[in-house]
Amino acid sequence: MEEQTTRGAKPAYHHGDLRQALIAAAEAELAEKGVEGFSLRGCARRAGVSHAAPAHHFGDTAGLLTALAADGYRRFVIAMQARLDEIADADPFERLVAIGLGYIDFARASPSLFRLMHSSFRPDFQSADVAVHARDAFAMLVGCVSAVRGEDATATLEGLNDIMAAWSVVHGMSDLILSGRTLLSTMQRVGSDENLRTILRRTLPGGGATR
Amino acid sequence: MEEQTTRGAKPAYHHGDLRQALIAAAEAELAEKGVEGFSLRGCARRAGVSHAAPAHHFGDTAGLLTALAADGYRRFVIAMQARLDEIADADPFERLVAIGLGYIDFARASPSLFRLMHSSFRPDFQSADVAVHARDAFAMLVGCVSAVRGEDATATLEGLNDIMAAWSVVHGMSDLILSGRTLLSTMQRVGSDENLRTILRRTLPGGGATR
DNA sequence: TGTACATCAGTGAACGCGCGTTCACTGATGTAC
DNA sequence: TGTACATCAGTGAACGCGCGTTCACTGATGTAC
Repeated sequence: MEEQTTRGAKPAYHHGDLRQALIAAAEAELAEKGVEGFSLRGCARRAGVSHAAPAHHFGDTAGLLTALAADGYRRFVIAMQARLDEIADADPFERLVAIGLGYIDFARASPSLFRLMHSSFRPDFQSADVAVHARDAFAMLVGCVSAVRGEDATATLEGLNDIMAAWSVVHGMSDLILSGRTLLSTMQRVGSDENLRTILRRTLPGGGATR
Repeated sequence: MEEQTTRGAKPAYHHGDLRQALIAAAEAELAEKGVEGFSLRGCARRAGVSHAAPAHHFGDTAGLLTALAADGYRRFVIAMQARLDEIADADPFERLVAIGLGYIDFARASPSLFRLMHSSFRPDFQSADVAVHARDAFAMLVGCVSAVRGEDATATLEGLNDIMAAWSVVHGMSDLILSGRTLLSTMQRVGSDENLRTILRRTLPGGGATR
């Protein structure tokens, strides 16, 4: 309220940066209401603007959700990269384990965003913004599996199967943790970071008794 | 239209069996609109009754979705059992593979129901109807993993980890197949029934190079 | 077997609500001269 | 530097719609006597 003439980078024209503010609002809205209860008016309310304002930037609900999903994929890649940066270790298999942990990190940190990205059909996944980051994420997986195998994993059926297996394990783990139904309540210790690493080491292709 | 006085088992009172008809309508509604667009009025329309009729049987939307989820879990167990019955083989590991394939069968046959059961918070999962069948499903998993290990899998951390690993692989595979995003489009052969079996044999705990 | 009554499944009109969308507008920012 | 104009982000009233819920009702089924 004090600083009307901010000396900051942002030019502070009409709103400041409504586009970004609306994406943040949409994430909060999604977290609170779920995809089921998500509404454009709710996002506008949250961002403190009139309900007709979002249309200016995103057209409609699908447009806003698409922008949000794109941002999600961007951060998804960052989460996996963060786990990679953490290990000096260049062992290919450990790198595969690392991105798996990053995948789970992201799901835990942004559950509703994760669900939007993987289980909704409202965002437009063909949009360039989404596709570019989604491709990056997929490329990390393929790269790590390829390194473990010592060949381009997409070139052979066995390689593709390793990709599918690795992705399934990590994705399934994330999704089960988020839904938190039957099991996890009675076995919290299973969900600890260190134990998840143990499971991944035993289960991801190229690990376990195979090594 | 012909047979007014059916000689069938069902007494055909006011509607016949509206409760069951509404559950079937709800499944169709869910398949077409998704959880996001699901409405009680839509179900009533589909079942050919007035929009206030469902309240009589289910109270509200959550009630109907709960009944639907309960029916889903019942059929989920049946799908896994069907794969078990298919193999004369009593090899514990092959039985674990079999219920995994049944799990995927169900997801593929009833995608929106699968999503309702695993990724929604609208049904009441504490309800006895749901809980009893969900417990059955979980018991099948625990039973198969225990048989592979030759001990009660819930008794040790390693056993719990095997449960988590097995569940994650199969669940992740199902969910990835349903969302059908990036990968599967370019590698359909990966999704064939026979190939999924190959992946499971390599990935489930107690299989692959471990054996 | 027959009559009287209670129960309860399903109807249809009415309500208030939040939604997305449209549209004429306001007023600040950016640009041309 | 100063004036005139175009652009465009955001406003707020208005609309029609489908939703869930309520409520007095109808009429068939089931039960008591």
